[in-house]
Amino acid sequence: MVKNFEGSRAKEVAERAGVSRSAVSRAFNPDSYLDPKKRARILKVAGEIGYQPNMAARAMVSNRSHLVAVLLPALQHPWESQELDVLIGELQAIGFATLVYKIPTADLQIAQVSHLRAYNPDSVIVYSDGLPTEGVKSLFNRARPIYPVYVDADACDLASDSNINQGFDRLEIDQRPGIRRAMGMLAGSGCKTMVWLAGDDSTQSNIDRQKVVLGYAKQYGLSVSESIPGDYSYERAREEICAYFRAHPMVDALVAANDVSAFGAMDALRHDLGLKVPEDVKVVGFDNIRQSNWKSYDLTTVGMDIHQRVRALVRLIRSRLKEPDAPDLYERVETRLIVRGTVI
Amino acid sequence: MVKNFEGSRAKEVAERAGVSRSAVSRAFNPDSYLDPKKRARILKVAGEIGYQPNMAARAMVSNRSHLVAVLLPALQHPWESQELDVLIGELQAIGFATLVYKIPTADLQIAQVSHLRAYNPDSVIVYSDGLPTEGVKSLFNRARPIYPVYVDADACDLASDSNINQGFDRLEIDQRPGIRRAMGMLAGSGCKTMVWLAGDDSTQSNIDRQKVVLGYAKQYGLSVSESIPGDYSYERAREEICAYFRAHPMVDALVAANDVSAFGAMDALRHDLGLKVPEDVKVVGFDNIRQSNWKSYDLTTVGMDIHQRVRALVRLIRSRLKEPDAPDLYERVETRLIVRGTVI
DNA sequence: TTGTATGCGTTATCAC
DNA sequence: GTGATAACGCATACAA
Repeated sequence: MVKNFEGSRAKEVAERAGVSRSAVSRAFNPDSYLDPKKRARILKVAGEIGYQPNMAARAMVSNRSHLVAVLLPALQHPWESQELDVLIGELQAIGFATLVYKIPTADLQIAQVSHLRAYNPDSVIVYSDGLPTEGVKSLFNRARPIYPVYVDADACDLASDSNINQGFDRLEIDQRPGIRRAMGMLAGSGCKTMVWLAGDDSTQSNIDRQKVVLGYAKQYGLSVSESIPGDYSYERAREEICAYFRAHPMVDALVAANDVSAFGAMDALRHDLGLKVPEDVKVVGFDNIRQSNWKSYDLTTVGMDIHQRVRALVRLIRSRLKEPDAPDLYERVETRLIVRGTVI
Repeated sequence: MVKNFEGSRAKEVAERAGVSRSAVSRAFNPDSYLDPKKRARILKVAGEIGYQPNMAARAMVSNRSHLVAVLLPALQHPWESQELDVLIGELQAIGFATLVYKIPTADLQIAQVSHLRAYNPDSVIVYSDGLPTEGVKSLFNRARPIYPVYVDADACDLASDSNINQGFDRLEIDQRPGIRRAMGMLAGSGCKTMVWLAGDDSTQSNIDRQKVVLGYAKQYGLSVSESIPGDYSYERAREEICAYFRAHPMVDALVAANDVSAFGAMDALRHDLGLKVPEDVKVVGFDNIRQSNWKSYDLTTVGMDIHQRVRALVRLIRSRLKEPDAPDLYERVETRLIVRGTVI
């Protein structure tokens, strides 16, 4: 048989502590009955010889892997990595390990990541946008995926809507407060003509942001001609803005689908086109990544409280594990406007 | 007994394909003997009913978890997240899942992450700096940790040195080529007085970078007075540079321990102190993160080929798994200078 | 409250 | 090349 690996000594703890192996097991499961003094002794012995219950064995018998999978389009994007940073910290604090998978938005090859299924995670958070729902579900045995989704109606509408019981739990993001304030601010500082720099148009997040932005822009009397295509990247934003502003010099407000493309736009305006931000053109982004606070950009942006988001996600995970058969769960968070130097 | 979870159907595949369960197992292990036609039939059936061998069971008996753990000080740092992005992609392409743990540099509470041990990863990459070696080792049963380390001597020196057989494998980074070129370039463009903006001084990477930078600076005739304290962060860099340059206006070259603090320094110089970069002060950073290419910074920096690094790490992982008892392994990569607009 | 016995799903061993 | 069978380390139902 395969040689025992050095770290597995369930019965060694039992022998040293003078108890049965089941007592050792119980010592590590807070819900089990065990004499507190005996538990303390066992844990002490375990600590001394560095014993930890093997997670694979534990997962097999209890059907709990203590693994949370996170599906991201790309880890190097500042927003994703900044949320993941907080999320991983919270999860490991409550005893979960995080399995990170990179699944580029547009071209998920389910087969390429099918082994994710083999790890049987307790929960999954899907940041990758534009993935086929059924494809994602086929990646998991028990875990019900959690999706961040944008909503632009009230909670009561949703609850009575087709949105319930789609087979996944949701972190619902109400974008309206932040966007409304942004549009109001642009209009209030005298902007007349606004343009929307889009994100990847295969993503729902781009569609939803655009819809709400254009709606409030109209409401505040901003003239919006057309949308500039983009893909959330700095490089594409810079190129597109160069081309667009050479043809449309009268635009005096720009709203970008994320902060990174707002930076690309600002660099195009300032360094390629010789325009001043915010004097000539005011700029608003989305996400409130840390870089938005860097003085060279100092970007006004629509963002969320990342800790609030993560706490909501963790609540969703724990609730779902407690009640695997409950109907779709959801938590709601709101955006707000973080005012910095790009709208005066 | 615990209810079987829906996705575990080892024998179901066997029955449908008309073979034994051993055959199913062999079908999924390329090294096992099995009639190719039979294997194909089994894999086809498995695909149809969405069967994947359960990793927990597999790990228990084969002592291979197909898990790679990565220990990072913080995920939101651009450099870490950009390398992790590539690393995760490569690992999942060869059938490994990545377990990401956040372990802040200075204050590892081993107890807080001791459950990492329970997952029994096949390999571990330690980016967190300044962690006690013994503490890290105690987190793993079989895996031998891989550390990125800086070297400033030749390979032959190292091999005969005490560096061998310390119980961990190494990605050795020779910083000299990039740093030498950077110092040569600063001296060549007429700089006289250079200053070093340090990173977190509890980290080995800061100590090593500083040593090599100051060595080459001296060699190229640059006058280096003292070091400015820092912690790799934008905010601290900006503060410290403001204070320092108000007291030392004659400095005409600045080398920062990483790109992010170089950005903080540049913003201090330009926006707080009214100096011009590169006309008044030339700036060099470390890491070559994507943000260094953003036009507002356009930073000259000492970096590495991230794909080359990741390939080397993957080679280390695979070699170690093939020969668990081999002496310390190492791979070597070099830095180079990426010249952009901050040194003319 | 505690110990004993069983089974989780897979791979490795050993006969065939 | 193939199938039966014994582990792997643990949690739990059940008996005590």
